[in-house]
Amino acid sequence: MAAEDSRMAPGRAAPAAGPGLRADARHNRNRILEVAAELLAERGIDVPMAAIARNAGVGVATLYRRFPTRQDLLREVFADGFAACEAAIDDALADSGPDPWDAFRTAVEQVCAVQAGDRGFNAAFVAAYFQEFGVGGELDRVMRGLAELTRRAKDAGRLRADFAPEDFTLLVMANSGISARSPEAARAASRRLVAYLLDAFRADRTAPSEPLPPPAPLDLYDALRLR
Amino acid sequence: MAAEDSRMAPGRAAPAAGPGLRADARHNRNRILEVAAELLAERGIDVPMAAIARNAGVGVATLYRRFPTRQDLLREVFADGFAACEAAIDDALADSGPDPWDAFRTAVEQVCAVQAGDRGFNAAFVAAYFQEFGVGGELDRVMRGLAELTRRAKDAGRLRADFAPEDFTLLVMANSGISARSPEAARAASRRLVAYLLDAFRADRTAPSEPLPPPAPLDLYDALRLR
DNA sequence: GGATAAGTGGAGACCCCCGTCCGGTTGCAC
DNA sequence: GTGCAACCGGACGGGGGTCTCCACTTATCC
Repeated sequence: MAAEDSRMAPGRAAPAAGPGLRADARHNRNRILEVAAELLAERGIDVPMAAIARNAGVGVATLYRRFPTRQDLLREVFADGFAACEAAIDDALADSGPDPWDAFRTAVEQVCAVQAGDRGFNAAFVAAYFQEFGVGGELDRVMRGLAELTRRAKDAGRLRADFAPEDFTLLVMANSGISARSPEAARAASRRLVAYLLDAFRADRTAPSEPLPPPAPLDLYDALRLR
Repeated sequence: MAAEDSRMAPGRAAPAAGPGLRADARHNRNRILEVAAELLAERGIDVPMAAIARNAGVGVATLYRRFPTRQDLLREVFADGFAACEAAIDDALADSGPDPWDAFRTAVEQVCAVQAGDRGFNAAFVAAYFQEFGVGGELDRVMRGLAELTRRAKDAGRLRADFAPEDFTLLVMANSGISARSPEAARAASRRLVAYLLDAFRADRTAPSEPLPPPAPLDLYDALRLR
């Protein structure tokens, strides 16, 4: 169920690419992608195909005609997120500022922000990590980029020496655990978590650290009426 | 679906408590709990009732006779985990050593270790946080204990001043994101994550920090063949 | 404006899961 | 050993998910 994902030849099972469609069909396709992105971001990766179809104002059959399998739809919807991550990495790699730590920090912050803002993409991102999603390539580039940024930051003595490549995995997974009722709360919580971790990753612990982003109410602490 | 969970009177829907059962029934009940704990820990909270029954060598009906609803089974299976968390907190609260930071750190480490070692309990723990699980009481005590430990550590100037109560939520959720193919890998990864975060929570950043637990191979980094 | 291929949506086949029903089985007291 | 209440497990109803089939509609080309 995860092996033969590499048949990319547009021969037969091609998901009916963008143009070449009739005007109404193209409109429906766009609407589906739009609605799917929204629902997946808010409700997570388990939102049913029927719900997407209903919200897009089309029948299930139309949905499946454009995207033969659920996986195809997800891949297309989440492509933007993966692209955003790649862009963040590329920017950081191109950053030729005096301090490699800045590039490292910014890249980590941006990737984690993309991940935290979208429940569905979050799941896809982690699944891709575990090779359970047909996107390997993009993630590979992201990870290689992070590895290079790591090297630079370490060489400059700004990243602690015992930082391991596996720690990116740790970061991604920890960040994936953040979710809240509202995407805004999740994003805020993720920002604070990432700030804490970046603070722990720094080599020069004596230097004052930047102020933390404020804690987001996680919709639950109040409920626990603890304070 | 979450309101009337307080009917605890053993009048009618009582889940047929321990003794008083026929010998074979009691044996089956224990076997079910044993198998359920194991499967839930390894495969996560979504393991089907039928799988538990099959592995326990009983029919589904027997399972449902002992535990009228899935929730009842989960509650009983995870009771141990919640108890372990409470015990860790109580120990830490009773610790009258010279440095409140030790108690704080140990409590956090132990609770996170319990959480990380069991995929099912992990989910239950987070769900309990969100009040989506009928166990509120235990968690409440845990959180109140952590709040007290926080106060002591802050008063002693060992915990950074901008540490917020919400940061426990952050910690729990971040830790919940850690999962790997094997429970051992997950536990190791969690240890390292918690060490990083505790390092970030400390007030005195100039003091040398303890060495990090070694990174666990997360069964995926190799696959990404990055190094 | 009419022919036609492309497009459409609802019904339903198939599968998996939770929880129940009921006829057969078995531990246990006597 | 025997009787019976307790116990057992497979079959089944209900619900929800993915994906397919097919009779009907509509954009588009001339």
